[in-house]
Amino acid sequence: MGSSPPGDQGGSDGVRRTRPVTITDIARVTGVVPSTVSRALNKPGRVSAATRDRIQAAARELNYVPNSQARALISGRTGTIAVLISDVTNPFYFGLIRGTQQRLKAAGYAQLLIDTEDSGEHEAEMLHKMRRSLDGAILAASRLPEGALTTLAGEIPLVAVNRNVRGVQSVVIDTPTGIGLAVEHLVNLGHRDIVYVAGPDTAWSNRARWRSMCAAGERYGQRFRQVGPFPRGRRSGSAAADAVLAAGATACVCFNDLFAIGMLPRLRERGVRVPGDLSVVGCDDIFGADFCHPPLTTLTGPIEQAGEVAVAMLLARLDEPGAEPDRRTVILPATLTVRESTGPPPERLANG
Amino acid sequence: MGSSPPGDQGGSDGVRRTRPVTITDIARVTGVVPSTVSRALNKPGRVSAATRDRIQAAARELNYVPNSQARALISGRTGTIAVLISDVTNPFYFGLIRGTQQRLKAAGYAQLLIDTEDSGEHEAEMLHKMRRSLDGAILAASRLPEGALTTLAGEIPLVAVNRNVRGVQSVVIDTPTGIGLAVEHLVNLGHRDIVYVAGPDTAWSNRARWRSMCAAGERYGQRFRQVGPFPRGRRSGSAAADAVLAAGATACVCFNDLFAIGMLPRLRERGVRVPGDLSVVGCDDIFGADFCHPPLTTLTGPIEQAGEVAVAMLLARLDEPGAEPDRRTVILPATLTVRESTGPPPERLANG
DNA sequence: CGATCGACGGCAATCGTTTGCCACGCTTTT
DNA sequence: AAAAGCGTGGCAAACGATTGCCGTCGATCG
Repeated sequence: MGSSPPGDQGGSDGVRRTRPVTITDIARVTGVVPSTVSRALNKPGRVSAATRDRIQAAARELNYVPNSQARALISGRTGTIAVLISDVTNPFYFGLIRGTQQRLKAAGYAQLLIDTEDSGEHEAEMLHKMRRSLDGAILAASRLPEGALTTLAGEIPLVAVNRNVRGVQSVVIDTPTGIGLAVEHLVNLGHRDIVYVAGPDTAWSNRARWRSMCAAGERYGQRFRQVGPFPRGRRSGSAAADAVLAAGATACVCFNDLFAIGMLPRLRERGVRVPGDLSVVGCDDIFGADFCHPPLTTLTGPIEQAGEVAVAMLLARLDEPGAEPDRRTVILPATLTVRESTGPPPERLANG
Repeated sequence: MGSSPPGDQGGSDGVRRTRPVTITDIARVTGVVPSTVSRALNKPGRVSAATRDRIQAAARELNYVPNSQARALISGRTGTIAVLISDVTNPFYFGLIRGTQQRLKAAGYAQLLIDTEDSGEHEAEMLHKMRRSLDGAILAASRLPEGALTTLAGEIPLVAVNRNVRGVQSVVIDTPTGIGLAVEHLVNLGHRDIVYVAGPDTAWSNRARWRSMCAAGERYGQRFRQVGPFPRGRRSGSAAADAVLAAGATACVCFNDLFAIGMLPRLRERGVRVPGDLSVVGCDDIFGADFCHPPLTTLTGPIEQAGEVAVAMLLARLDEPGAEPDRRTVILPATLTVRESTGPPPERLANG
């Protein structure tokens, strides 16, 4: 173990909770006053080398851990950052959480993970209630209306991910441009009739992706249609598949990989070959997109990096409260990863 | 929004942080003393109906949110439960987190997610440092030695998941028995030469699964071999696949689905058909096990329920601190889910 | 040799909330 | 009519750490 064999003075029984060591205990042992202990531990230059060493030794000896509640009461800083996601079970957040976790831990912060269950009200309520216990929050996929978001940003330092709103710092992965790439890819393959499989219309990224798809359509002189919106989650895949087939398209671009992956079994069930009869493009390149059947052509973004950047932005603001929050939005590029779910449309196959 | 339009007194500028409302503010407004406010809000029977209503109205009016730090300082209870997992990017934890999250939120607790990065030292250190900020912790896949775990359980209420250790409450999914089922399934298909693909030997469940596999072997008069151990993560799949092929087995049981899924592309690359040439069994039935190619035969456990039960056990203990911690271990059954990665061994195919 | 300064450590207030105790006034009991 | 009881609200002490201020001491400077 080495680092910290905890709890020496517990004694006989493991169950009885031992009263934690406070600076007062250390003060008593070393014969100084609590404030001196505080200084010896936090601003070592403020006390003489001798007492400092004596106190630090005692602190180590007694296995002292500062009470962050008490500290927070004065300083107002809790050392906790919340990360709000709309659904823990969406693998999209894996990378993000990993990125935030890593950076937060490195900076000595704790990460409070909150599942908002896709509800804006829930989100606002949680954030408002916990604002005293938080130094800041990272909003991944916020469902909040702009106004509420701006207001909240006045209460507590905020960084939004994949959501662009005036007055709130944010980092977005440029999937809209990526969508353009995907459409180009499909058009080059010969597709003309492409539909967008829409996600919940509360999702900012859904609207952004659809807009981008329309724009891409105009570039190629096409008016793309949309099916849905469908509720989040893989289960929507069946309905989405049926809708796409009903629309008679030769290709579809999905709001996210979860939809795309969910469509595949239903398509197989109905005897539709992918990509032979229908090309499918996903979005986000989540865990599973590379090993589903067929592996998914999708938009890959540096999601872990997005988490890291979001934390970095937030912490930078916390560390110098004087500086005005730079309202700059960091945009990270998304690339098209072509796998095996896209190919020429059936007509061209018949012709060729 | 309805529920809580926050921050009224902020005024002109959204950036300036508004000083939060305290009970003292409410006291001043309503003409009582802070302690009365506290009572009006927490033990409504203790004050007269008139003042209670007046105070509660004022609290609502001012949008009061209690400072949990200050409250924790006295009561010692922080309303936060930590959930420790060894790797956020392992989909195995999805269900667990979802289960804990759900139950914790319902009980008004916040969930602090901690990634221990598979390190026991890290785990102990985090837990020890944060013990003052936590009401309890749920250890999913603890890497701690028994002794440290028992000691820690004396410092802070603990519930372990998938780890059975004396003196610590726990809920385990009975994958060992499930392994027996898997072996039976393979033996019935005609397999005799089955290897176990081992995970990190720091993982308690890895050892439990291997023991169970040995026991199953004895029942069928076989001595199964083991390959590995391999480091956690899907990337180990290639090496695992090579090792299994080198061992010349006709079937393998993997420590977890991540290994199994990771093996598949490598096997395909080497021209090994699954299940034609090699049957593969996974464990845990994670996200992706049903849509990889071929879909995985694996052990399915009620992991979300495990999370719920773990929280329930923990909260039950917190609510009645008098009651001795019942050291009972809850065991949840795992079942074998047969998909398409298992079939008869190649010899038998040749004979048939 | 007396004035000035810096180093060091103690004192006490502070953060926001909870809670044991007391006081006051009214009702009920003997 | 005096005593006991109860309902209600105030007072003040906690909880643990931080921090501005002050006093003391020894060293340095003019």
